[in-house]
Amino acid sequence: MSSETKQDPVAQMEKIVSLCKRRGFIYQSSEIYGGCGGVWDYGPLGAELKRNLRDAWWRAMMRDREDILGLDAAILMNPAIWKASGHVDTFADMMRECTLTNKRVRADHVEPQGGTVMQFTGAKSPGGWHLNRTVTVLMKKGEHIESFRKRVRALLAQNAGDAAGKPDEIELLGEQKTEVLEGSIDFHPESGGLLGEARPFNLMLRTFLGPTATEADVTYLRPETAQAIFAQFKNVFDSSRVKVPFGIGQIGKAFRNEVTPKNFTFRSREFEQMELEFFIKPDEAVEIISGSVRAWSEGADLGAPQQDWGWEMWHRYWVDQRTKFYESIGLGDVLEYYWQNKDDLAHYAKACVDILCEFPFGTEELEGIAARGDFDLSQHQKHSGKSLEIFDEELKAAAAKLDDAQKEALVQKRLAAEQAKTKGDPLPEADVRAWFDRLFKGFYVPHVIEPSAGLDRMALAIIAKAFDEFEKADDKGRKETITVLRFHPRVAPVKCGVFPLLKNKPELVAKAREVYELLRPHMNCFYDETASIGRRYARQDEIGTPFGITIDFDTLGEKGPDLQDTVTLRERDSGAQQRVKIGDLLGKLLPLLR
RNA sequence: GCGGGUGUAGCUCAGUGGUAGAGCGCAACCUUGCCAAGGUUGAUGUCGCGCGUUCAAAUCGCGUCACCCGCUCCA
Repeated sequence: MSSETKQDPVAQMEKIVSLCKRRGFIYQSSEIYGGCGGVWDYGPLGAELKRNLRDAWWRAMMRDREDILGLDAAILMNPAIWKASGHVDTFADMMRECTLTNKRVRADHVEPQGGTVMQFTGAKSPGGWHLNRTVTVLMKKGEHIESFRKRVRALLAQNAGDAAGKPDEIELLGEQKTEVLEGSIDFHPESGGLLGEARPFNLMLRTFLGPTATEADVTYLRPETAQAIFAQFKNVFDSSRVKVPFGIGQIGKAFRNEVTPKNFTFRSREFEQMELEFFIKPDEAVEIISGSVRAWSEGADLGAPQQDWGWEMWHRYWVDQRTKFYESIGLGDVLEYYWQNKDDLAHYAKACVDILCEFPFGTEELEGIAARGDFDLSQHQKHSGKSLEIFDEELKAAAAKLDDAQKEALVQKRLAAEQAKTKGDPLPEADVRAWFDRLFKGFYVPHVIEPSAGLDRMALAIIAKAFDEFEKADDKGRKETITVLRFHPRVAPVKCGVFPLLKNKPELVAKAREVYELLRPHMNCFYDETASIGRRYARQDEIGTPFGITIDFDTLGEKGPDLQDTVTLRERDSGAQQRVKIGDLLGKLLPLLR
């Protein structure tokens, strides 16, 4: 977005949504049937854009490195996986809703409270707004009746939006005291409104696997792609001759029954993730092999991984790598970082960084990079009963050189760390010693760094960043709004437009088709011979095509042999034109698209 | 799920009970010419969907669906 287009975020998003539909980037799912909540379809250009992003990720993570392997796992899995991962529990809380404010609380998180139960048969305001249902609210102990009424009016006004008008003008109807309660868990802790029945809010999409549809056949569409990587970790390790540290990456669909899908494709119920699980040695193993673990300090060199890196350096390394990736697709200058503090973190997580991006509706998360220790693999080891330890030859050899005092020092260091933990219970000493026994023999469950990115969010970020709109006056001084998508050439859905200057001259058309056929095997091109040349440029600008090629009479040799077989190459953002020999086109364009 | 708002041509919108509209876009043709150019011609709608009120509904009522904004999720 350029500065001149910054304005009302809702209007800005509406323009983007409208352009996406009009030009075939993104459509509402099932539109002819009235749509389908929280689900979106990608049209021809959207499909190309997503493919380019997927390819860029796959290339940066797999092709350009030697230490990461790909996986393409099924969306359906054994439901036991979701018990082990914690999704069945954390995604299925019982929730209760406040009947006054409609705020939701976890049913098991309501503190008992006492007070006087007050009922109103309804409410109305001078503006014509009225509420026709009974509202039950707890007047807390010591709360003055007038300040209580004022509070109820304010809450009603807040919930009704603009329609109810000013809180002071709301008239509460049919006030009645019903009873005095102690230790009730049926009222919202803040508003005091009566809570509705407890209902399960299951964020996972349930389905049935197999021809019968009984409870025994229930499974889920995966809520994230990561768990398949953990579940297949041992297979990949055993079949690929890799050593820790190494990673497994995967791109695929995931599904969540979002309570509030919103912001266009940003929060959808069906979405695509690009996840990497990068497995590293536990810090203790690094210390045994290298003698010490390198500490992170500001400005440390993250260029090339080193043998003495512990989880912290690896975590920083991946934040750096992912930042470089976003820079390479043109999002470098709109990124922000949020380092989760200790209170935000799950008990098993050591650190987590959100990479945020500026959208018209706010700065929101594109990718999370978490250091998750050995939590996931250990959970699957426990639930499946299968060992997910790996054997590390180098570690075994290094450990064999330690004497008993050195080994005991490592154990003591870990025991002290366990005692110092602020979240979760410390691991019992016996378990710590058992873990070190395995470690000294060269066995451990790898730890993991997880960069997890949302593809649909990335596509939306790219579109929102590229969106530019400005006013331009034509010859008659009539103002027109011009829209340009300033995509990085690497991600642009169409790379090049090819145009004969005029379409009623068969020689021009034939030559243009020739150029089109020359480029087409190497890049997504678009041939257009209709309307004026200016309009054709403008159409391509609007879908973000970075280059345009025009075939004119000079190309045919009308002005002599010097210009024969040269074309006009036009660059989208500057509008600059240059004469290029047809034979030089590929050599000139291809490096700009990689 | 709850409240508020919106829904008319591909897009943006006008149309307050009496024959469905505009601008832009789109398509075709003309133009030796490079940034939404000019001219001519043309196509496009169960007025989100359903039920009701009425002689008559895009318009009024009820229901329903989707989207937007708020209730905080974290890809």
